[in-house]
Amino acid sequence: MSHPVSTKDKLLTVARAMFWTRGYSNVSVRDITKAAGVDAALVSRYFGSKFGLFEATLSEIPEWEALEAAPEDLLSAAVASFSHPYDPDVDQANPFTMLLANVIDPEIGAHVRGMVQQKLADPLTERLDGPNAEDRATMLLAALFGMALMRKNFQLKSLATASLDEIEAQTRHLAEAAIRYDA
Amino acid sequence: MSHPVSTKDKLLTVARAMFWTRGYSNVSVRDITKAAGVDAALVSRYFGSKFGLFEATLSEIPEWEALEAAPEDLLSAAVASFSHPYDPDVDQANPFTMLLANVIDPEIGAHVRGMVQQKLADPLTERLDGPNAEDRATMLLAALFGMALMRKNFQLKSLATASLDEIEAQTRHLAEAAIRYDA
DNA sequence: CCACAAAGTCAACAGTTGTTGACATGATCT
DNA sequence: AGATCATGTCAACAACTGTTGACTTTGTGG
Repeated sequence: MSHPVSTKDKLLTVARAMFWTRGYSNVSVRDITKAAGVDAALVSRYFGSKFGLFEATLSEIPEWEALEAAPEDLLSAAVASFSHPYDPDVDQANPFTMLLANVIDPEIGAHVRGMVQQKLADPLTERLDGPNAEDRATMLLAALFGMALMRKNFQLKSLATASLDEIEAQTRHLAEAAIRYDA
Repeated sequence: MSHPVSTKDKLLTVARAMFWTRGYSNVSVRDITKAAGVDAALVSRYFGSKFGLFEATLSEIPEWEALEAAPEDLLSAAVASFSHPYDPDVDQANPFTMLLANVIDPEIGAHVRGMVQQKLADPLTERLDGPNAEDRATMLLAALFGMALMRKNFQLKSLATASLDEIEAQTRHLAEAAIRYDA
């Protein structure tokens, strides 16, 4: 490593990986600090609270820009997030898994729901334009999240062994059908 | 009420409603027993443990039969489960929400994953038959769960206000595209 | 009525949770 | 050197977790 990584960065990195895959309330402060090799009290010092640490992992998400772009880029970003089947040793953290893992959380579910609407559905509706833009945006997201869910969360056999090309073809097929929808 | 409901049944009813919507580890034994107006110790007595109580809520799911039926029935069952937008006062418990709320749970995620494969994907693959049956079954499930996710979990605007007919039309559109897939 | 078992109550347990405040250490600046 | 301040350590807190065992109450059969 070029520079000695600061404790704050260590916490952020580990917290992001754990919160985004296991879900906020399934990860304890001590889980994070133990994995980061750091004292548990430092979470409160640097981020105010456990919730503050979680918010910090959300403050800068470079992937959002890709997701706010044209539908075609959103598709690529989505498929890229499927690249690995679930493997606890690999960092699976990406916006899709983060949203899926935290919607039902009692403490931050509402927070996450707002992000989906504002960061994904609303921009996408504007891009799609035309009739039924909002409905088609929703259906497109349903297709992308649906495929992500089948592969990463439910870990269905057919997607576990499929190549990235096959997954992309299937996802694209579903996504295009969504966009094509005409009430 | 015709018959005085037994304590065991009270626990089962409340546990099903809470576990299936909030997720297993987001619900405590005391949450359930307080809502059921029952002592917390009775969970251990009647079901052995918290996990035993959860398993009991899974032991008899009449909805499975509908889900194992032909794709057309699966679609109906899926759409029926979207009938209400999220409302904490209404019992939202159904197999779709149960699976979505519990996949990422550290204690029972694996259990739930197996159910999706065996109770949904495998039977559906057999029904669909033909080429790419397994892929098409997965894509169909992605479409159904995706729409459920958008409405019940993410609570997107366009689905919150949509009529049941509109939701069904959109879901059907996506589902038919999934079945039509040809590698 | 009496004995026995089922049903329910209550307090307590050991473990984990997030968070705090007192303390020690180390570097920086005057 | 001495003061200052960021950084890290440690023990402890109150609240909550699932679960247990001892107890009382209720109901049933002989």
